[in-house]
Amino acid sequence: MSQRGEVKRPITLADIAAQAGVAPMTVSRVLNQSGYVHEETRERVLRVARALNYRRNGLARGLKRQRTDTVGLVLGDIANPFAAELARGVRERLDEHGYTLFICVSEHSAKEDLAAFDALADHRVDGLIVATRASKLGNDRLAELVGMGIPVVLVGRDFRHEGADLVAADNHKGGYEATEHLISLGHKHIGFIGITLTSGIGLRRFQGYLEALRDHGLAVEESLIVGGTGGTDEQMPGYSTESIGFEGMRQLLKLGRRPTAVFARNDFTAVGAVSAIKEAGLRIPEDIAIVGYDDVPLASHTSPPLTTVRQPTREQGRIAAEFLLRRTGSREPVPREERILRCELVVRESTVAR
Amino acid sequence: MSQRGEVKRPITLADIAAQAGVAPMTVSRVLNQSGYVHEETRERVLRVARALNYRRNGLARGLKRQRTDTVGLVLGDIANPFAAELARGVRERLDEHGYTLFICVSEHSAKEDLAAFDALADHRVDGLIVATRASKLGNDRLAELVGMGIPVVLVGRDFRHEGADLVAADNHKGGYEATEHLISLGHKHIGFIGITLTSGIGLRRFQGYLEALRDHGLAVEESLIVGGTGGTDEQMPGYSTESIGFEGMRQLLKLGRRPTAVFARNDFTAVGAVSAIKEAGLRIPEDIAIVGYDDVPLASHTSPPLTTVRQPTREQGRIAAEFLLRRTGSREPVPREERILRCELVVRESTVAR
DNA sequence: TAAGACCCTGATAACGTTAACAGGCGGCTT
DNA sequence: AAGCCGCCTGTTAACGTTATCAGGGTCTTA
Repeated sequence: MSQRGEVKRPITLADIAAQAGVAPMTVSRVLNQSGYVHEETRERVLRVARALNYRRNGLARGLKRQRTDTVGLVLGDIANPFAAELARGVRERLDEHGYTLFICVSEHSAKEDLAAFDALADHRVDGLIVATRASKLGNDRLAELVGMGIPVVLVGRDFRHEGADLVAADNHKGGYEATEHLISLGHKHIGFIGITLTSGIGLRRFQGYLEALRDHGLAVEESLIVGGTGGTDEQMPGYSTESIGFEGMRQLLKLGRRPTAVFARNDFTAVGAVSAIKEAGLRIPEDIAIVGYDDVPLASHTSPPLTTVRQPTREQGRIAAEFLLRRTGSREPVPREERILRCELVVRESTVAR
Repeated sequence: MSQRGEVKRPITLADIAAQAGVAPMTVSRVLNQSGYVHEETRERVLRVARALNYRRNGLARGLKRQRTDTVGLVLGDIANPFAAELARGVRERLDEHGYTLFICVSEHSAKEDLAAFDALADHRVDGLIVATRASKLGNDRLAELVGMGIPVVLVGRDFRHEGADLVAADNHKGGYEATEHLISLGHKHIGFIGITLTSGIGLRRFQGYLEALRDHGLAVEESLIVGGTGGTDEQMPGYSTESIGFEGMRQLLKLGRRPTAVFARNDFTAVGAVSAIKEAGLRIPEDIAIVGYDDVPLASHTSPPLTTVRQPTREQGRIAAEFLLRRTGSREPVPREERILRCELVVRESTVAR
């Protein structure tokens, strides 16, 4: 009855061709601006295409052309400024070259990582930028994809592969400098909040912390090291957050001899720690000094403003994109590149009273 | 010479078929677990497939099947917790139904919005969830896509279309309640920070503010309304940030009669305002009370903890996904649905001293 | 013994696009 | 006059997959 609705078949090149009185190939030429087409024909085709509301089929196109002008970006988490800035940097470069960016989120789960890799690979993205936490499963699958000839760039990932480029910030050095900064202010009991054993990045910062202590002849006190550990390969813990900082700091404050300074694994953790310190009625930096990491926008608006370590995030995205373009651009195998960027200590009032 | 590298042709069903001594169709049946296949054959095929490291071609598959099991999510911005939670909610539901989510970011630019819509539509996603700020260009293009039969769900978008479902939070009411809360505390001079004319969401919150003032017989003082205005259709301003809150509050503090309370358009803006208030040596909430919006994780860790309005973000994502599944699931036209979710005032110490 | 149901496999023809080739026309050069 | 080049268009055959139909075998049931 009301079943008037014949199934709306999408418009194809052939439909346009028929209506414009040309061959499909001519329509293709018009739409892709390739090869010669008489001006008059061109206009007629365009008119028909617009009238029919034509939308090209990227699947068929990609299948035939063996490329999709598409790049996949896999993020572990979307909520943090790092991810956003990274994506921005990537897009900035890719746009210039006509690539579209598809982002997949894995929520810091190795299984979801695989799913994202697979989905993007299946849909034949021309390249893959991966900025999730490393895991055995993930690394293996990535190696497979690299083996299949898919260009892969790793960002801040604790995994090296001979066929994939790598961009990262020097988290080790950053952690070292943050800690050294506290030492230079005279601190001798320096805590660390946010230790995780599964996160490459957090681990590096922690190692920088350890090395700085060692280099300056300070003892490592295990009780001063707290934070969300644990997490299996299957289910990794999320990005270190305010609550981890808050709980971690509370734990440190309970100690007989509490630290006079704390290095938090990232700014959110630091903010949580600040909150706990205030709750205890202590002053920053007089009673306890604190350093964060990442220099998120928020960091300069806490009270007191947060001393932190800035990493060139957008730049990492740009470079990742460039590494990728290098690979998509050539049929020859491309030699592997690796770039480790410097971090920069930003001193604010959470360590040095104004 | 060293030109040994014959181009690595990707493995296809036909390759597997040849090596396993069956027809491609049989391989397809094995890999998709559809139809009958003898157990022995199945195992042989699977063995060969694994040995050759087969990866199916989603383009060809999608082309033939006329669906990709893929959904596109367009976000204006990736950095804020709203986007993250929304995406989480969407994924939560889509995963259950075997859909993959591809996210595109438009950086709050109408032009990029179009690019994202087009890219996703071209790649034949089975549906589209759009959570960017509304714009003339964007709305028109969306209408086009809806017309072509692509399922579209709008989230928190100030645009209605008869063919697209809508999910949103009741920002008007939220703004109203936030303001009413301040009024009930006795405030008579209430400022608003973060006014924008291009953002539907911000505008609604603002309207709620205005209405609450009016309903309680308070005058609207234009000098108390500040924040990042401007932005054309082409280039919209970004998410309201700490700096807008900071600058806005500074402006308010300069007034002869400064407000005793402030409603900030979102939590980040509120945090910036808090920072400015402290800089001026004033106390919160004694000198100036402040309400934010969104209840980001940070909000409970500022000092003082922030009174704010919580919106059920993940829930919006879930519902959006469900609306979409309703459409992808049926060939018949589906009646439009719209769901406006309640917001909830969360009172903390930035308005009421402990 | 026929009919039917179930199991297993293969051939064929699309899905919508474009690379590659082919051909025709007109004008310019030698 | 022959040859060539630039312009314009069309035909054909893929790209890799799966829906559909078709066929053959075995087993059960009436």
